[in-house]
Amino acid sequence: MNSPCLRSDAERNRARIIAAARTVFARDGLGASMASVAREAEVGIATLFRRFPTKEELVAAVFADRMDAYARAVAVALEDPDPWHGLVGYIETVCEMQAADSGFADVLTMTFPAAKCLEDRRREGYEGIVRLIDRAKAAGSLREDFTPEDLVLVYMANAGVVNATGDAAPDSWRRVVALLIESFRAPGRGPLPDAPEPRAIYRAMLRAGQACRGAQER
Amino acid sequence: MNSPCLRSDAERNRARIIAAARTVFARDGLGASMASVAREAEVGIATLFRRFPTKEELVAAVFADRMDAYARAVAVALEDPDPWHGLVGYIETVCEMQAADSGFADVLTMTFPAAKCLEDRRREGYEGIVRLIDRAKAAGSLREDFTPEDLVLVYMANAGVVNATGDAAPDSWRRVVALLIESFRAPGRGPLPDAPEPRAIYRAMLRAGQACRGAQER
DNA sequence: ACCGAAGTGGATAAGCCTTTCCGGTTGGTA
DNA sequence: TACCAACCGGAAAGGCTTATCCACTTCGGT
Repeated sequence: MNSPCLRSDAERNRARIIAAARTVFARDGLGASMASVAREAEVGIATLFRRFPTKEELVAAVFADRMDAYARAVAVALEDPDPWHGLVGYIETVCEMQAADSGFADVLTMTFPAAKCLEDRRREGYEGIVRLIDRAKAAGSLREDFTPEDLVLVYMANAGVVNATGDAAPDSWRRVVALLIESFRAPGRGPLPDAPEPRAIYRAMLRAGQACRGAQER
Repeated sequence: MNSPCLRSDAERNRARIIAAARTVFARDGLGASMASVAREAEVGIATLFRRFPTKEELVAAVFADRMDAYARAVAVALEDPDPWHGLVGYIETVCEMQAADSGFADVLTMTFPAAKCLEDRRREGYEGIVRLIDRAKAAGSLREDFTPEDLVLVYMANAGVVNATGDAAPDSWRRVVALLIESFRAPGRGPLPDAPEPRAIYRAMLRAGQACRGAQER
């Protein structure tokens, strides 16, 4: 993955940049400017762009491991002997990741055009979710009308809460997520409005990403 | 409210601007540029800024009646003989307003620095909410640990869903809101994480507004 | 019909943003 | 030590944004 033949100073700067970007994106979200990342890394702006020719590539490099963790979280949840406990833990884990890292929340809900590799991880996570949900339904813990798209909606809702409350009320998301989880438990108390179609949700996220590209980039 | 002595053409342009801004802000949120509003109104950019010296003033003028409707919705809900039915209707009304108008969602969750008069309406709404909640609790329909801040969190969550799904899955919000409402019903199924303090939520929203003034939004 | 105040719109300022260019500096090999 | 490709950082290009300036036009009272 890493370029094999970087000069030692270049390799050091590359690491500084990644670390700085991790800090800045976590704090300010993907809306943070490249200049602010360079400043945090104590590196010239050109150095940053030589190593990562576009902001998108920097984002991909920074969030590769976060998206790995995201994909792994499903596997962990699937190993839980209690399907309901596994599902709840999974939701809380992902939402906590969103709360702890604004940039990750942006990547997950595609507020920013995501690179291919991150995209793959997200789909991987989605496929795990499907199994997680089936398992919980089979155990009778999860309401029958629950769909994988509902989980995506939870991420979007949580992103809204995390964004709006910031670090002035940093644990607010836990309450909203807890309320939502309560409502997922079988049996449902009544019929729900239709779930969005998977295609529609995916298209919506794509569109948001593109719109953002148009607005922020060039 | 309106300036009393505007020349007829100026008055006409003012109306065109307001109408255009309503359309554009509803579609694109408050992140839409002043230039795009001027274009939609078929008016020069200078004309727009002469009538509304800052974007904030335009927003205030455009959303005055939406915020009136928002404040009125509480009154309507309080007149409902069934407290629970009134509360649910209120939540659905406000969330539908968010879904129908991105700009309104931004104003409500203060993604944008709000003008004084809109601010007043929002506080007015908040005070009504408090009574609405007390009434529903007294009737035994609403869980005892529910707080007014929970309703604010609902708006934030809903804004996240509406923002992310856009018009590719325009009814997704109904499902999330329905799930949340289910979880509000008394008795709660278990203890919840602490609600955020009113002050904290308010400060969080203010901070978000200031940050947005500095940055861009959407 | 005239005339001044009021109104108009395009050019422009000033400030962000991402990305590129270029002259000076340095790592590491011979 | 001496060399040069690789690397560096700041300046600048070109794109957005909000907001202002100024030469020209139009309304509306006389």
